[in-house]
Amino acid sequence: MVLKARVICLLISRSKDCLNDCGGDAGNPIKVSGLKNSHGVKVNRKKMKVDWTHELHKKFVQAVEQLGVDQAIPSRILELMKVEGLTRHNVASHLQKYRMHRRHILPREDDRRWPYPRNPAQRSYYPHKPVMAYPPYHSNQTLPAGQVYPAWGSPSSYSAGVQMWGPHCYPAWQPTESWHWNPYPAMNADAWGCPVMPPPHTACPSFPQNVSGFQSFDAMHNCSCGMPHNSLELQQAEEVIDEVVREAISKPWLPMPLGLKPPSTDSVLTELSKQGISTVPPRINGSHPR
DNA sequence: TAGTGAATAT
DNA sequence: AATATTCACT
Repeated sequence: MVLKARVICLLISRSKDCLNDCGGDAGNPIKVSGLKNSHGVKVNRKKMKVDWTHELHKKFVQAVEQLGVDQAIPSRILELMKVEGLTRHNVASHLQKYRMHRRHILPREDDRRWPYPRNPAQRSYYPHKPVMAYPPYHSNQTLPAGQVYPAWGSPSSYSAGVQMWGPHCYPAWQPTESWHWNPYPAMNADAWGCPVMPPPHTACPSFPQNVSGFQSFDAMHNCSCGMPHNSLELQQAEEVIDEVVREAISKPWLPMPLGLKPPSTDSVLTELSKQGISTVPPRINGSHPR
């Protein structure tokens, strides 16, 4: 089967993409094509130009996530990636683009924080800056121990095997409602700005949030994600949603989760009146528990 | 002096 | 547009 696919690939094209996709060992999709080593890094020329393939980028993101953005500097990323031929400069360049992309995703939050203070002591002023976006208040408020908010995703960062980011991926007009929330961020390790964590036991995340298409390249091609496949998954999905809703209700002084805007006073009053509640107690200003 | 992030060049 | 190179800075 694999052999057949490889033969077809060779017949159709000698292009890099095909070689990459049809490779020998299943674990490493990046194949040697003449000048490149097994990671897609050219090794035989003086001027090396790194081809940041899907796999290579995934390694990069994993390294960044492992280090944490705060500690993710080129030399450390390079160490963790363990890719022959890759230089610190290559990583730095890629890291630059990576950060720019993240700033594009998180303009408000990141505008306040970037660039990093160069002094390491100052850097620690921004501890644990998340790799991926969280609702704004999550980044600077302490969460209860063990509480994990789902990460924000976005429409597929990879399309048909082609890296897609920047304005094509996140058009300015795109409403936040169309962004999708992924409780299993690991599945998007190959996407810009997405955190990488060990995947859950299920091979494929199957939460309702994925229905609208926020799936990684891998997810799109390797499994048929969509609606929960069974009642257990459905229950898990509901639990996650319930938890976020509970949090929003129990702490009304916090901004709405998931980037949602609070309902207008009028709509709230309308809804209350529908439910037979016609009188609303006056607001006690500034007296919420913290 | 080495390493960094950002700016600039290719 | 993606990546390399340069530069100012710590």
